[in-house]
Amino acid sequence: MRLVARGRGGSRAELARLSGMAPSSVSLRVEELIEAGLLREDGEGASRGGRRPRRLRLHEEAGVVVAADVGTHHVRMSVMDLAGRVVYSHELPGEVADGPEVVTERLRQYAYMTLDQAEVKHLPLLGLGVGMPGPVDPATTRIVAPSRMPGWNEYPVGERLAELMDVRVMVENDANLMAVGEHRNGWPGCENLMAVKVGTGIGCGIIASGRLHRGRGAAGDISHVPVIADTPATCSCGHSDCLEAHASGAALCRTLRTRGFEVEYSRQLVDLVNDGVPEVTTLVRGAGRLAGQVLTPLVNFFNPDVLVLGGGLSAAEPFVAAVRAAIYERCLPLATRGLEIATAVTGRDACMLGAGSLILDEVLASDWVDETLASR
Amino acid sequence: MRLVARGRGGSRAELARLSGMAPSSVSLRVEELIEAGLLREDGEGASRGGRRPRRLRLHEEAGVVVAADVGTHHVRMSVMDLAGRVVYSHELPGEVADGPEVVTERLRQYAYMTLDQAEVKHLPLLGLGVGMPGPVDPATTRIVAPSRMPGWNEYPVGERLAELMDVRVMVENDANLMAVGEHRNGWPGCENLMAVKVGTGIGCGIIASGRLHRGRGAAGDISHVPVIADTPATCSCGHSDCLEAHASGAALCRTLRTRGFEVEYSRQLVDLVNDGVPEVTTLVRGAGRLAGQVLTPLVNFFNPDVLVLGGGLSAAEPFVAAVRAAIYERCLPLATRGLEIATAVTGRDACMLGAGSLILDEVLASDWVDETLASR
DNA sequence: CCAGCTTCATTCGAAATCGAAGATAGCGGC
DNA sequence: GCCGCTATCTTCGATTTCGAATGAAGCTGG
Repeated sequence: MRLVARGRGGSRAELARLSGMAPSSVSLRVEELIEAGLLREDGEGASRGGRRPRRLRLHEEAGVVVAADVGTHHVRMSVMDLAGRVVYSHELPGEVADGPEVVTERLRQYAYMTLDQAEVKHLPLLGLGVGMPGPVDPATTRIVAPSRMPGWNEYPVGERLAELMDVRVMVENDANLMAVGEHRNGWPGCENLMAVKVGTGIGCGIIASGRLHRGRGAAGDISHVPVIADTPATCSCGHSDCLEAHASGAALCRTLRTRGFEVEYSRQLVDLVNDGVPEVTTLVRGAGRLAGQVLTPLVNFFNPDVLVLGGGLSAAEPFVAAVRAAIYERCLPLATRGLEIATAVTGRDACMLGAGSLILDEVLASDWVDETLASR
Repeated sequence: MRLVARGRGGSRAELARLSGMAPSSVSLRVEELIEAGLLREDGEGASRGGRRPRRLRLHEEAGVVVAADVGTHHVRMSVMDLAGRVVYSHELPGEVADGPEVVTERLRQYAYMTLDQAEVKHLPLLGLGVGMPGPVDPATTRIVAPSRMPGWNEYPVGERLAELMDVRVMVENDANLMAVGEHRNGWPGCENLMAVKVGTGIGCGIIASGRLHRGRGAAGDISHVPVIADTPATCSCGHSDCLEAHASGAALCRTLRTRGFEVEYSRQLVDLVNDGVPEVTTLVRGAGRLAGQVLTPLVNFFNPDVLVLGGGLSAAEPFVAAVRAAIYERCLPLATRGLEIATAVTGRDACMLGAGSLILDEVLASDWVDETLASR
């Protein structure tokens, strides 16, 4: 099931190769799963010189999951089928600063609303995946020590939502989800990937050996690395000259407001850059240079196949160019040889798609599969 | 076999738990392996409230491997049994700068000499694991772009040794091996570990999710990260103010020689520190501070359970103290919470033990096991 | 000292898995 | 259009693995 879900096992023969099981055993299992309504055949694939494979896919009527990306000022939400295909998706308003009680209740309402609009009320809801703009302890699904989320510390988002909606819930940091989303949807076969999200805040998700690297739960924090900047700035963490205090969307907006611009959101920054306002472009390019300065040692150290740039600021071409330049200038040839530096293939959907992928993994590894098999 | 070799499966019941197989199946397999002379029973373990487990271990007469740690100025070599226990070990002279032809031939002679002295000539030699002080392409077992190993670029060490000695050969970078050695021998159960080796050069090995992280082959390079230092220094890589140009044993020795000290090796540096020579102590402490400065963002990013300090300079207490101080001062609480910073548990043997572990993994995963089983 | 509990290891019939051979099906060259 | 090649999928007997029950051995506490 997992292999088919990840799009890696498209036929019985391929499943046999990937799983290491005998073709005969795979056929038997697949037969069972088809009878239980979990898998279905989906026409024939291209021949590789012999008989054409009979493509397999997860049955889209078997159930759905809801994936949500909670941003600082909005919520992006979608319904996905078991294969991770987006059935319906939209963006809704909502400030994360409204606090945990309000936001969890809002998520519940949004979820049912989204299911309604997706016209899948007759299918079982198997799980909910949520991305949050702050550190999440994967063990407890609690938010820990968030910098831009007052009132959220130690709040058990996952448990609350599971109670409210009576479904399996997965909660994860948004940068981590972006990494997962890009890895699954944009870079098949890539083993090691870094995804840097520069929006209101700055975060980084890490895929090591094809799996999300969480470390002790806080991995990927790059926002409080000291940078060499022209002007001093104090960060919310108490230290001075953190990357986040200089190069985040929030920091840039703050700077521009002192100069008389009316900017509130990162998106407005990008608009100003696209309008060709020189002062803003210079500022954004500077932010990119600082981000590159921080990323250089990390790229040398981690030596990824792909570096994905996402989040609001990645839509500004000067920002991306400055990051690229900084990395190619100072990284070792051995580290940049074959390194891809790209903006998010799935754009603003990356986090949401990642949330869907992870909750689908959980659902497909859960008892639900066995129970469904047994009940038919 | 692998589980027993790693010391994780000490009894049939434990193997069943760890492997997920049924106890009965495990018993059958173990019986076979014992009959083939690969495993043996080793008395009884401590009771956990019920019947005492019958301890299992790899049969020490089944074969041996040779593990070598090629340093800049010496070679450390040992004979290990299948369980990774060191049967015999010693340090021999030899400059890596003598070039690849000389060194490979020397390694061959040393290996046979070591086997002789270990008195295991009657046991089959199953593999040779070699650590080199430079980057190794794991796919081809070639040295790539080494900085302190003139003449070694693209030299196929592994292939040459395999030809010369007609055994399976594994070649890996020394810092990577240190990480493996410490992980297997000092930190059981630890998932994520960084091992920093500061000797003549500077390197870092990474264990992610319990496995050696190689990235695209060059992961763990921290030596060419720019640092903020008092005096300028140009590195062999062409950039200025690399960590290696300021804090490596070679760099410190160079500085001290300009000040009239007669120092050639890192070991002499440590002697001077232990003798309480203030000028040297200050220099070494400064090197530690710079290393800490570079490691701080990496610890935030990777968020390991353990940071191991090894290599010659780690024997100097002021160096270690300075690294610790720098990391605790500037790292996020979330990253240092529960972080262990320790000097190598296995000391100067770490790389050699890691080389043994990796070649043993290869041997135990190879056809040799099946062939031995079939032939009895 | 013995009953009750726990853990470790083996036995043996039931069930799952394998693997070799065969059936199915398309490609490509002559 | 036919034959050989390749690849996919299925069939079916042989083998492996499972799992529940059983035996083995030791701890605990009255």
